[in-house]
Amino acid sequence: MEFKEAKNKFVQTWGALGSQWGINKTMAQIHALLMVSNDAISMEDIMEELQISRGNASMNLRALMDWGIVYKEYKAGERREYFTAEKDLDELAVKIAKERSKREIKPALKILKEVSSIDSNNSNEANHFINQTSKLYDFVLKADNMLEKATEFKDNWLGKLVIKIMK
Amino acid sequence: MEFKEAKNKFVQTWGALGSQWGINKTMAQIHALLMVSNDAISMEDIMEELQISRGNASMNLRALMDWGIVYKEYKAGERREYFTAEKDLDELAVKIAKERSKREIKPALKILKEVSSIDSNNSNEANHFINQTSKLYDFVLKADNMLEKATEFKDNWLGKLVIKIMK
DNA sequence: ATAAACTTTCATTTATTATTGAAAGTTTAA
DNA sequence: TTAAACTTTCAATAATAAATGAAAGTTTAT
Repeated sequence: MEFKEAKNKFVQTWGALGSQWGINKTMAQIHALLMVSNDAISMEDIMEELQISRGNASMNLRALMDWGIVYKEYKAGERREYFTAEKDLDELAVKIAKERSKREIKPALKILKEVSSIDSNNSNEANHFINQTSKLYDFVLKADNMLEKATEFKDNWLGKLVIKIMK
Repeated sequence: MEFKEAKNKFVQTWGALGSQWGINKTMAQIHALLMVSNDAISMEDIMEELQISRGNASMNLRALMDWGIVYKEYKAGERREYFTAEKDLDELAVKIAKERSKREIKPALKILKEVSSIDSNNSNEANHFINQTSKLYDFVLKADNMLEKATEFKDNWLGKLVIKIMK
C-alpha cells in the first residue's frame, strides 16, 4: 500500500467510526485529514480532497472549532484561512469527553434526577421505577465524574502506576 | 409529575441518548422500557406501549439479545415469549463496552495498524502520516484495553481505592 | 467608498437509516 | 398432519439527517 491509498483508507475509516459515535461522517473525515497533515490546509484543499461542497466544509469546520479540536491559522500576507487539528491525543480525548459530557450526559442526568423524584404513592410499579432510575442516576453521575477526573488523574504518580498495572 | 408521565419521559430520553451513540432509537427505547419494568413483558405489550410495528419490535429485541442485555423468558403454560433487561448496571456497562469494542474498535485498530505500516520512501508527508497513525494506534489500543480491564479492576482493593479517590 | 477575495447561511435536494406490514416461517397442541 | 398462535424476514415506504450551491455576509487592500 502506498501513501495516498493509506491516507484515503484512514480518512474513510475514521469517518465511518465517527458516524457510529454520533459524529457526522464529514466532520470526522475533515478531522482525520487534518490529523495526518503535516501543515495547515485551506478550506479549498479540504473540499478538493474530500470532494465536498463549500457549505459542507464550512459548517463542519465550524463544528470542529466549536468542539475545540480544530484551529484556524493565518498565514502572513494571505487572506485565506488555514486549519490544523489538535494532534495531542490526550488533549483530544479530554476535549471530546468534556464536550460530550456537556451536550449529552449532563442533560440526561437532569432528566434522570427529575423522573426519579416522583412520588411513588405506594405503587409497586412506581417504586421499582424510582429505584431503577435512581441507580441509573448514580451510575451515570459516577461515570461522568470519572471522565472529568481522568485528566488530573493521568498526571499524578498513583494514576501513572495504575495505568501501568492496567497495561 | 406522576408515574406514567415520568416513565414516558425516561423512555423518550433514553431513546434520544441512544441515537446520539449510534444505537437506534427504538432499540434504546425498548431497553429503557424493560429496565424500569418490574416484570417481564411481551412483544405485544412493547408494541402497544411504544406504538411500533411487530417487525420493528421483533428486530430490535433480537438486536438487544445479540448484545446480551435483554433476555427471553418463558412463562409456564404460555406460548408467548416475555422479555427482561439486564438490570445490573455494572454488568450492563461491561456488556456494552465489550460489544462496541468487538464491533467498532477492533476493526478500526486493524486498519490503523495497516495504514501505519506503509513504507515512507523518505517522504516528509508520509513520515508524518506514519507517526501520527502509529500514535493513534497505541492510544486506541490502550483505551480499548482499559475498558476490558475495567471489570476485574473494579473488584480489587486498589481499584476500589482509586475509584474512591476519584470521587 | 468600492471591489476583490474570501466565508457563512439556509432553503432545497439528496442520501442514509429506520419502520412498516404482509407473507413466510416456526412451534406446540390436539 | 393440521391448525392455531405466535415470531421473523425483507421489499417497499417513510422519516431523518446530511450535503449542495447560490445568495448574503465579511474582511481587507486600494
